Amino acid sequence: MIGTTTVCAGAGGAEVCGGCSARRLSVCGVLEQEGLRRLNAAADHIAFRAGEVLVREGDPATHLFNITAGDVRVHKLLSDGRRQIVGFLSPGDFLGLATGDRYAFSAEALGPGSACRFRKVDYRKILREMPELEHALLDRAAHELKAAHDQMLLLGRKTAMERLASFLVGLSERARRAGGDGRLVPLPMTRAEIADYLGLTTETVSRNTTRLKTRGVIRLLTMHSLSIERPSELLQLAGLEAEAAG
Amino acid sequence: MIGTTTVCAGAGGAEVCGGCSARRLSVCGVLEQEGLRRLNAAADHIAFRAGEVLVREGDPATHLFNITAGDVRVHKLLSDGRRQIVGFLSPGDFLGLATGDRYAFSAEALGPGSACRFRKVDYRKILREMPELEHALLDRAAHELKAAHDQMLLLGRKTAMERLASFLVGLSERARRAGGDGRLVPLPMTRAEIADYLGLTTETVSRNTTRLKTRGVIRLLTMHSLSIERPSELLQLAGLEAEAAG
DNA sequence: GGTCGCTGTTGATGCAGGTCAACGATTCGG
DNA sequence: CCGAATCGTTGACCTGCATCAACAGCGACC
Repeated sequence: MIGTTTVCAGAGGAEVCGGCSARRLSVCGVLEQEGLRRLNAAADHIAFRAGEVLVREGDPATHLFNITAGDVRVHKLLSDGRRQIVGFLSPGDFLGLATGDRYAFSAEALGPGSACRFRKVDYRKILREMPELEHALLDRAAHELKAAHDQMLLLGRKTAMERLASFLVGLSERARRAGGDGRLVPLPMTRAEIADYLGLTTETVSRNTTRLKTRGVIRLLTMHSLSIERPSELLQLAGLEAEAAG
Repeated sequence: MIGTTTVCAGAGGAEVCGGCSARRLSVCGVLEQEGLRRLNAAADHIAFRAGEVLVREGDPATHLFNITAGDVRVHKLLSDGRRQIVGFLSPGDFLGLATGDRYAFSAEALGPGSACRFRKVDYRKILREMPELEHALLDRAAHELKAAHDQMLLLGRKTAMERLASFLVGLSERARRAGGDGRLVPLPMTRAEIADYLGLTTETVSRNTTRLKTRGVIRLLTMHSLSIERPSELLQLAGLEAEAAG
């Protein structure tokens, strides 16, 4: 089902989790020794390469994932090919919360990475035995739902520039959570992916990026990383802050 | 905090839940006698009138609600007044899942109705004691998240006609779940509210409604209810079904 | 039952962002 | 290091929906 995905061979036992850099960002971060050990016993540790498909929209929903390294794109398609990206996942994020019998979305790796993969039936059983994990997952779901509402506001009511600025603010916050200073922002996705996340076209994303660059709000370092030069102005453009001078 | 909300005076004890028509649609539907009794002990049974505010965006998030009668609008605002409605709630729906320290949305009654209101701290405690309730809530959150993803696809990538058709399909499904046949669809909200839910203007909603009417896909019964005359054509217009003849 | 205010409809016009097209920059395999 | 393929940028033009405007229908409340 997962195609070329490799299951890591070695490494059984709790020391895998002990050395996991994503743990402090993950739902499993709430577990103690014994809980971690049991969760880990149910996990396949998989590695994936750029472009690899983790989940395909419409397939039976058999697995859940906890991303431990790399970035993942989650998207939905219309029959004529129009695409909406509903989220970008990074280490610590959980994939499969919004899942019924079949996946309602596809998930594809932006670059190389890794994840803990669980069979859904196993995970269900574990949840029943570990209420603190279920509690953490509900917290996570609440955050995702809030983020989804924010994204609805963005897609339904914001202008192209407001969308792009909001997106960059979000990336910056994520970078800070991952340990950065929030000024240096990695852009692991392409312009087309940004466009499909913001409900725009690549051309519109490109034009507005150029405008931000020209105004000195951001500076492009490489094609896949930028620096935020005027954070307050960016916040204002995102429609997230009361009026301020420009 | 809730202003004019009235707390129902009489009726303590489990028979309140026993007679609750929303129970089979609610998270509390998973509870047995004893659980219901304890949940009910923590609930204020409130009644609300048309236009009444249940939750105000930005206020401290002190309460959670289970809607037992009537319809509720959930929305977010930008500082200049642009509004995005992120959902319409009906009996059985839970209000407050996506809540941190402060409400990130406002909730307002479309018409008269009622709800069970819980103090958040109480509800948290109850959840810890009743894992089956937490489990039901997680299920609910997963469904809401899936619905949110569908709405993102709608707002980001669908045309005005596709949005309206999708909306009507959704209302029809909800009507069926509530016990109707799915052809007769109540429209408890105004055109402006539909527009703010679909990321459109009232004019565009009106024009496309007229088009559906003219094509014989729907028939307006009153201003606030309609009948779906050609369900398959509506599904097709919503972009939810492969091509079919029109 | 009249009239006032609000909701909804329809028409005319404008514009933000989409589409189409060309070209420059980056990446990657060999 | 080279060349092909992909990705990103920029420009010209177009269109779907927003905006602006006028009016019609409906309901609420004297």
